[in-house]
Amino acid sequence: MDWSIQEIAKLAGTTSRTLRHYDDLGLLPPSRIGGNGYRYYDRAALVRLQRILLLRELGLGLPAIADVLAGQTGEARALEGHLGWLRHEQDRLARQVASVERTIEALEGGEEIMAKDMLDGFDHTQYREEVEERWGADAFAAGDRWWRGMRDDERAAWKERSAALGRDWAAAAESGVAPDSAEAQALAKRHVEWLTGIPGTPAGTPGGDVRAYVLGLGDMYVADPRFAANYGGEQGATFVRDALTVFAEANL
Amino acid sequence: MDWSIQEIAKLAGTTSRTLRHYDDLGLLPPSRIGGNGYRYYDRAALVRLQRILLLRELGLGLPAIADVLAGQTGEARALEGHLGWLRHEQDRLARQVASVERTIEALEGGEEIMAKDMLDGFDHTQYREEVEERWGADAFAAGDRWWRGMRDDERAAWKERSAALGRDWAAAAESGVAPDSAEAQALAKRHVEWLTGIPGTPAGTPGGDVRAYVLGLGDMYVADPRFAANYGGEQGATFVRDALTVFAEANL
DNA sequence: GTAGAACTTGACGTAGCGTCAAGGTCAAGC
DNA sequence: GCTTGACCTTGACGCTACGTCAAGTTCTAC
Repeated sequence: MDWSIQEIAKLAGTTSRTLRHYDDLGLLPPSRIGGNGYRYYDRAALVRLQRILLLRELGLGLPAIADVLAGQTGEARALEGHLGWLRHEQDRLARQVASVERTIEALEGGEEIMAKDMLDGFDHTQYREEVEERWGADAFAAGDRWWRGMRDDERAAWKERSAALGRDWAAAAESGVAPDSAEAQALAKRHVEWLTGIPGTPAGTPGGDVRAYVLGLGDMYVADPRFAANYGGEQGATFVRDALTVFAEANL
Repeated sequence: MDWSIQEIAKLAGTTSRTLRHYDDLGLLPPSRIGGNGYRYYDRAALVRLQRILLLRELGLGLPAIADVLAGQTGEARALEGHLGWLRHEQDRLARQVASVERTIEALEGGEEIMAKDMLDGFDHTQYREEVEERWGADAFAAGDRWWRGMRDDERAAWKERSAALGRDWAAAAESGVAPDSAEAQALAKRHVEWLTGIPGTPAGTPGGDVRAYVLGLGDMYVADPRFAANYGGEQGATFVRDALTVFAEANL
């Protein structure tokens, strides 16, 4: 007593294409092949198919299912391994959801409000995209809360400090000193200390990877004209990057 | 001022292969192509690339990213649409995790305990695989708790009721009446009422899809010899299925 | 005998690149 | 001017689990 490929597909709730696929993989050969080439399946094949479909619904890949059916791997072991992967996926998804949510929030609510704060030279909100691109919407949100939480005079002081740093960098770059000179390295030290004052960045977060952050920043200064403008243009930014690189490799 | 494909790949933290891929897709054409065919990228391209990589990290597909960059779709709108899909994925994963967990539990703990209950003709625990395959480990666990929670006399009564149903079905099948006859339909009604007594099944769960469940059961009776044996073999099972199908379509 | 349903194998498409393969180009050193 | 090695190019296959034609053969029913 056996069934045609369509019949068994309906019985098991799948398609004939799937059955041919499983045959191609050697996962479920037909119990009999007619002289006309037709595939026929018996009850044993149906039971096997149902196990396959069960495991597949649980998310196992076909090779893993093949191992289980071949007795190579215990069903429970295979499922536990799979469970680990599922949990990783859950974590990844949860992080991604949070990230997307924060990004939407920043896009919808934050942008106009922040735009009002954009004054002259330095305004960190100008760089939302860059910050999020490199260190996540988290970092931006933290930095933004910090910025908006300041009093006006505090903000002004911070801006002046930032602008002074930029001016000093530009001057040093123009003076022709080397990026590894004592003067440039002193500026680099000041720069890193300045960064440490910004919450949400690795430099402003205990345990953050300051070294990688600083190295990344250098590249960003060079790559983006809006940053570069703060340091005397592309040449200035290149100088800053080189000096930061030397500093980071020596001290971080 | 521009960069070679390797240089910009390093700056943005990706690979040259990816950049060629984006070029092929028209997502990020190089800003300049040398006479030798080499691709060169400027700062505008770098900024565009960084937006692409940001959106990609958030999980958007490349076509969706292309829409956003082309101004076809607002960034926030695209991300909100994406968020919906992410949440669906989360739900799906959560269900799958729960399902896998229950299956492992049943595999590890339950099996031997249940085996002791297997007596003569009908024992639902005999059908763990089938039950789980079709209605999930949930259903089996609920059914198993119910079964094990009964007193011995209750279990015996249930078995007798089940056996009587099986005998009556077999007799009806052998008598030659039609599946849509009043006699067969009365049996079908009894059968569905009997099913309603089993918690964990759709029939035993308020709001469950009884109709689909009953139709699926019919096929299973025919497909599986262990079930079929309860109803007078394959012919009996076929009769049961046909009668149940008629009943379900008319009354459920 | 013939139409229509069911079956066969073969092959492309899917998402986003990784990874050879085969060959041209460039900068540096001899 | 030649070699070496690094970097560049355009194909094209591979991966997951099939869906979806396409073209041809076989079965079933009238």
